Amino acid sequence: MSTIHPFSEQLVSWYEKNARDLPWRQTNDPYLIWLSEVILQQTRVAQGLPYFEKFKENFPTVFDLAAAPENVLLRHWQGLGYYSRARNLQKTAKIVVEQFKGFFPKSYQELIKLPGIGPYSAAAISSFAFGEPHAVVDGNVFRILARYFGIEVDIADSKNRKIFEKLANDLLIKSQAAKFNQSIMEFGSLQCSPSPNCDGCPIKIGCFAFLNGKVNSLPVKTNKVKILSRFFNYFVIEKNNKILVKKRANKDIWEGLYEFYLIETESVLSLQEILLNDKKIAFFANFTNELPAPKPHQLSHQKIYSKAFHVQIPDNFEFELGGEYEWKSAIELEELGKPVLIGNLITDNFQLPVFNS
DNA sequence: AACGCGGGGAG
DNA sequence: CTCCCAGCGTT
Repeated sequence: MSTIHPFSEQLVSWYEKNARDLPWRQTNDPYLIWLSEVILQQTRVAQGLPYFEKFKENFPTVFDLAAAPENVLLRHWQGLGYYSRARNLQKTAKIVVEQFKGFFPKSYQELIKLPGIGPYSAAAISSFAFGEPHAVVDGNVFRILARYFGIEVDIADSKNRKIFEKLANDLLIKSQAAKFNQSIMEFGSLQCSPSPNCDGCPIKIGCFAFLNGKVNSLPVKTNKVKILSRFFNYFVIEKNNKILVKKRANKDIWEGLYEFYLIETESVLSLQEILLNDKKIAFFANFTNELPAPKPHQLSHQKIYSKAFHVQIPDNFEFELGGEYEWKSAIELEELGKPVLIGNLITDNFQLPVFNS
């Protein structure tokens, strides 16, 4: 069964006339393909593009990436979100260097074993870099196939993924796997977007959703994300022109990124209330000034309400928290990967002496 | 199978 | 506001 479905033919034809000129389409280097695919996971092209250029510039080869300190990688990743991608990026870079002598494995089955490479990325890399016939299934593909072929199952239910994978692989033009995969994703991005441009669509005449007035109800996706509210009280503790920071631990947001001394509470509290249960810095209440409160920070599944305080400890006072806390100068702080919330907090309060030194 | 994980752009 | 983006790893 190697006949080409009209859908596939028209899609590729559309792509050849409408494709954007994106940098990762100008190379067959599996390293750059891989880098771009990881950057683009759950990330819009416009947001990922500058990061791709920056990583390509700073880490031209997989050897450069494998050799970089994790903190440097997280600093470059700052602002892109889903920071486990940056940590897995380096795990895979090291595996490729140490186990494969710097050459990426070529097969889907080998690629998917690497950290940070799942079904989508394995299909993308194996087809784009090596021409292997594996159809990508991402958000675009779910949307296009659900609409065009009238698949009304819940795409949020993982058991339905195989329905789309089967169909996508049946539609795949095996001799042009890379171009077909690029075509379907570009079509989803530019034509069959969440809010689609059906007027200018070249394949609407065959589209189930268009013909049945279901463009706005397909794909079916249940949404059950509940937003957790959290209350972060940050203390920018300064002494001897240095700031106290701590690396965030496992199994919470922003793992591996740096932040200031944090007291998390169950609700919005006053400074006095916050310090009531604190054993370490309550003594310095008289040296503490409240900073303008940062805007609530919205994550996909948490909303962070925060307050910020500046604690100016006199140079001759004894004060050490030890352990996981580190004193950093403004320059050292700049070089650490930080959540956007912390970056904004610094920028918004740039008048602090330590940040001007 | 369900959940946790960022940040931002578009409507 | 809501939706969702070139998804993946953990439990």
